[in-house]
Amino acid sequence: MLNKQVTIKDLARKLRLSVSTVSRALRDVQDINPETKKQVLALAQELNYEPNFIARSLVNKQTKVIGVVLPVIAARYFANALSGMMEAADAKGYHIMFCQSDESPEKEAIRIKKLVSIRIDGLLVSVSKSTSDVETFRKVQQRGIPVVFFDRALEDIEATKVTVNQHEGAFLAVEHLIQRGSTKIAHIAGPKHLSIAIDRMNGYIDALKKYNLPVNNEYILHCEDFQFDAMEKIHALFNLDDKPNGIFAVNDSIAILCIKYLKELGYRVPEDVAVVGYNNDPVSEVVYPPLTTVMQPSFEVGKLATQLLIDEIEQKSSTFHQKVLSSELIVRSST
Amino acid sequence: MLNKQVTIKDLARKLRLSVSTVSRALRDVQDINPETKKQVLALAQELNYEPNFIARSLVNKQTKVIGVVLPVIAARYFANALSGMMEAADAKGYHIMFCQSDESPEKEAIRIKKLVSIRIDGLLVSVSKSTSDVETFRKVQQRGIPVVFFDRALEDIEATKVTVNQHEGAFLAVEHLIQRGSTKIAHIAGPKHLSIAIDRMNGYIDALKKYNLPVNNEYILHCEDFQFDAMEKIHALFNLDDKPNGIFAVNDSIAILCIKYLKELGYRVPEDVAVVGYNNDPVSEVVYPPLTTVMQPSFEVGKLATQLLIDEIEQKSSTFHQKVLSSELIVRSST
DNA sequence: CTGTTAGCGCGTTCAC
DNA sequence: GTGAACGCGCTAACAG
Repeated sequence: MLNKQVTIKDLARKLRLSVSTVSRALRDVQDINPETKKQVLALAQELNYEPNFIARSLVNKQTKVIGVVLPVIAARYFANALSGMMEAADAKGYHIMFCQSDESPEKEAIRIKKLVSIRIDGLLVSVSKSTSDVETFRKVQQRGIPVVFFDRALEDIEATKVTVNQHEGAFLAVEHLIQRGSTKIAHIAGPKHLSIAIDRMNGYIDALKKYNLPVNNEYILHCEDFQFDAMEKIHALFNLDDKPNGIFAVNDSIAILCIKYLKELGYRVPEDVAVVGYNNDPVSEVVYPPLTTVMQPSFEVGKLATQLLIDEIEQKSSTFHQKVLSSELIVRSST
Repeated sequence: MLNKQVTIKDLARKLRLSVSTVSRALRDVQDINPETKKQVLALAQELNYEPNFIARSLVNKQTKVIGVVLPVIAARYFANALSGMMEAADAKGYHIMFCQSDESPEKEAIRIKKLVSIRIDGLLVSVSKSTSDVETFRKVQQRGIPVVFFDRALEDIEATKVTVNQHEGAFLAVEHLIQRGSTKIAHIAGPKHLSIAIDRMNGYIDALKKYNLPVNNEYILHCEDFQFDAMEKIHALFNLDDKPNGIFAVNDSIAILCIKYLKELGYRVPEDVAVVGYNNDPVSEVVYPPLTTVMQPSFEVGKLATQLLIDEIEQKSSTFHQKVLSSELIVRSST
């Protein structure tokens, strides 16, 4: 027994008004008798009238939905970014519809096509690790749909981009190690082709330089895979004659692996070797010792990206912004 | 320079056909000349025609979007469930629009209203911890919108529910402790008002009973809060004269706290005390020793719930299902 | 097999 | 200030 939706037509009939008058009363337009407006609003309330978004979309040619494509929702970072997006979207009467690319450029393109076909008003995207082709996104723009990149952006395309300053976060981490007394600081780095990994490495190098510490290539070890080859790199590091007394790892999992290994070798953390990670994973709090790490403003990234997107949607301004947000160092007992 | 969308009207004009013929050609209806169908399809392809979902929704009175409300997306469990939902929805041509309740019944109700107002075809919901009022959901049903509960369901409402067998998971965990030799097994339990916590406790009790082990009330400690009062419970436990040699914790974080404390006291895990957690958090893999835990089939829960929902949407069948999925014990070095 | 007509719910002219 | 008429893009009913 589904009680069907009441429409403006119903309101009009009961009030002996025309639908257009009711339509006007329901919105913020002038040219309407305040008295009749009050009546309409009252009846709408009473009958529990709800405007039909679908019909409205059809005539206004805007759906009030923003499409989001990100690599994987199970990553804490993206989940938080999405929360920021929902907050910002909600504040302006927009809805979010999101999809995962699973780090596959093909899936990414497919998902975007689907979103476009349901007439999203704008697109937020964090590209997959191996996305390089810009065409998909250009096509979306050519349709008049604004695109904003967040976190991971493409170089060769003009668009608003909201990212996080990886260099700065790494710099802070290493500076902290130096200031607390570490003199020989190693870096377990990420893949050489990943820009965020490179940025973090450069932050590490620049911090060393600033404090006149030597940059020792033996102290920089790249993991091609974040998980499985990290351990051998760590082993290699502690086979060196001149062992480090500080480690900056490209992420928390690797930092934790380091700590585990250091303990096995009988080193004390942080007394003998201090360790800093990156990401502020939930894990970093519960390990022993709790990990000093760098927290990225993922929620804010999502929120800001969405606000900028909505600006573009609504004023059709084609000025693109480049926003780079700062990270925060979370100091815990591992340093 | 936005190239505006091509419509069936455009196709009709170019082909000198009527819009309805084109409309029919584009869909899977009979009563259409295969020849003209081919022509239409060819032109549609060439002009890159895409059906307008909005217009279609307006006349069909169905949007092909499923609303999802869950407590918090940053929890791994729910992120996985959502992935399962997207897979199932995608397979049937539906889209997912999701919201978070942040464990607040008020927000929950608001989000649901919003979703209903944009005319979702069905609703998937995992209620907040303190939701008890059934009215919100009844109203949705009365509108003719099917509701399916997943993971956390309400008792006092008739609807399809897809949940996980907490009792069984706990039973497996405790049985495993017993079989590996633990004779005095304690349980750090969750809040007494939370049904999943109660279920897990009962699983614990029933496993003890099955193996003729005494159920000792001193060995059952309830944490009202999952985080902050866990530590004192653990302390209390090891102030007992008769200390346990096995611990079943209601979740992984608490299990990890246990391990940390046991180590401080000089106990060896698992030799002196074996520990099992619950959830298979990413954390559980990286701690030392890696934690034995119970993995819930969250992805499958989401997928199945969605499939059942779509069935209800499409055949308007009002037979409600109750599905209870099994969990899996992941054995690692903490036992 | 195809075209005509009508209408989904709403917003937007234009007269009045 | 208000109403009638039209259209958004598409589907459904009925003729033919």
